[in-house]
Amino acid sequence: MIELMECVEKEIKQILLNLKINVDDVKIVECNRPELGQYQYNGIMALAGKNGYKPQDLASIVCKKLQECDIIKEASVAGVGFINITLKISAIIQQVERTQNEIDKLSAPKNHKIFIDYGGPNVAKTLHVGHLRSADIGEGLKRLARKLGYNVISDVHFGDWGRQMGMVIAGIEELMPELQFFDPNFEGEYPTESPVSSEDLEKIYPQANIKAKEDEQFLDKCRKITYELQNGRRGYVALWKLFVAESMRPVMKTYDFLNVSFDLYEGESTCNDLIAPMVQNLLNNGVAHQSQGAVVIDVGEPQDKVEMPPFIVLKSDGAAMYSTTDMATILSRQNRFAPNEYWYVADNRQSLHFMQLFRAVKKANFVEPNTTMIHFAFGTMNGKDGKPFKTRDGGVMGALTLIDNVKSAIKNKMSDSTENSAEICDIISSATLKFADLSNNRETDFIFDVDKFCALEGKTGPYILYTTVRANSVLNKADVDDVDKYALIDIDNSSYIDVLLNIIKAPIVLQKAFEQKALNIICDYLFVLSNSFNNFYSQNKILSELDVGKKKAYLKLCKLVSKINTEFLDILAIKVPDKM
RNA sequence: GUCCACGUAGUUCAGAUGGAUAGAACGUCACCCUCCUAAGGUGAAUGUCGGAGGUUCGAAUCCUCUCGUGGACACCA
Repeated sequence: MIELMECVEKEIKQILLNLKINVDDVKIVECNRPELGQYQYNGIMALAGKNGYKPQDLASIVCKKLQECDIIKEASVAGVGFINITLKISAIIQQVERTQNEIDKLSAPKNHKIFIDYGGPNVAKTLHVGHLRSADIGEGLKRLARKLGYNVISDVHFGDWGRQMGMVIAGIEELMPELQFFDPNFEGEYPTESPVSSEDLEKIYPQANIKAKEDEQFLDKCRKITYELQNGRRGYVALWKLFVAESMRPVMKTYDFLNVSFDLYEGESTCNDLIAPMVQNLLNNGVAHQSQGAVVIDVGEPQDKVEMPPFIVLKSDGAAMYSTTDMATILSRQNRFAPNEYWYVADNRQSLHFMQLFRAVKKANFVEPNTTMIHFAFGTMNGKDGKPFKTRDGGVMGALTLIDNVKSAIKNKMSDSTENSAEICDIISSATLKFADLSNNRETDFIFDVDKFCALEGKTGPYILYTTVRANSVLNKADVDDVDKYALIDIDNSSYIDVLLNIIKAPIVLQKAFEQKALNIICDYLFVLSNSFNNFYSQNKILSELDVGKKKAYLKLCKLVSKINTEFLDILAIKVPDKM
């Protein structure tokens, strides 16, 4: 991947082969003891015994040979046979100059289509902190895949169908039974304004939900309304359209703040027309069958350790549920896009559902057998008690509340005199939240700590932005327009070399992040690179440097760091402000 | 009950394919702005990697057992 490292690896391999030692894969890694070298090779210990050498002896033979290589400044043996390698500065500089080329090579267009489904906001429910994860991770994965040349299509997949819609309609009817939407005999034009606001909806739905749990009759009514809505009852459809649109307004505002956008803004309802024929087909060709009044597909496989419950295509009351719409949605996507891969970003409690869904659509031949289907599960955000995060008054914390918390923390820190301060405050707030969310990207649950999400110092979004803005500020003050042509030169300056060594890692980071679908790898890298730059910055004067060659090299360094930071932040959907 | 995931400084988290003295950040303490953005830099202290065995030159990482936490287990999403 990185030509410079490959050169060293080839060199080591050749030396070993000359000693009649067979080895398939030589890998050098960053040295974990920087005072001893920049890179290390750990393979000697395993090879020595098999080939009749003492590890230290073999290591020193290899080192002696490596010493002759023209890109290596020093190679030495340490401990039981570790080889530590320090490269010549000139070789590092050459590699920095190849780096953009290597990134371009990685980004070459690939004839490979990926469909990604993330966000998943629900109508009539306010976005909570968990929705931020799906949005941030999904958006990041989408951009990462695009950066690497994949053709990616994204869909927000609104939760706008299913029983909750029946509940909302029933809830509205409780409050305003006189509305024309509920009159089955009404034949005129329905109003075009939603009778309820998004704030109303956020109250109506939970109330209806509670009532349905206590009142069997009301629950039946919700079921009936859901069924009638799905079968096109005029008044319900008209009302549903209005409150769905109303409900989406605050959601879109939040996505806008997070710099998240989609190619398709479809919902569970989009595929409604496909459901009836789909179910009929599944029954006709024997993929699905009736069971306890419902239509199901058996998705168990012989290797399952436990019996897998059947996949429900249609509930016993005939209504569609999320599994129905998910399946029909794939049919629709397949007809229009036929992607090579399907990605779903949803929390890990839905793992079983997706496993069933993937098996069901393959069994039904909706997708090719070799279509990759992945559920990117993420952990839930828990409170300090290890249980799903609640606010002090017991509710789930809304995304907007969290956003407001961050904004006010930033505002306090900013000087009032800054121009466009509101806009800059938004950019920094968004970066703060997103970086905090993405830097612990493991699929495990994690403790949600408001203070940590609002932190402005240390390994945070503002730190990376600050570094970038700082480098840009130096470049602006230097007031030159051909920095790209400036040459890096051989300067014996450890903070300068550290930055260069970090720059050449960029392509490897992209590749590794994509392979593992792990955005925290990008966050880590941004922090390490920024940290090395800040160290360099504090130890060297750039603008007042008298040696012209050095000054140009330092300016070039600023430019490179700024460029990588900006590009990698863009993968995370984080913008860089002009100043802060 | 069955299956899955996880357990790493006071706290929140990194540690893919086994490597040297287990890393950051926050918090604590001590330094650094007449000078390019101090939202910054440097240094110090802090750990039986949940526990017990095993595999090997070498284990936070692989295997077995055990304790603890969270989640899922057909008509909610």
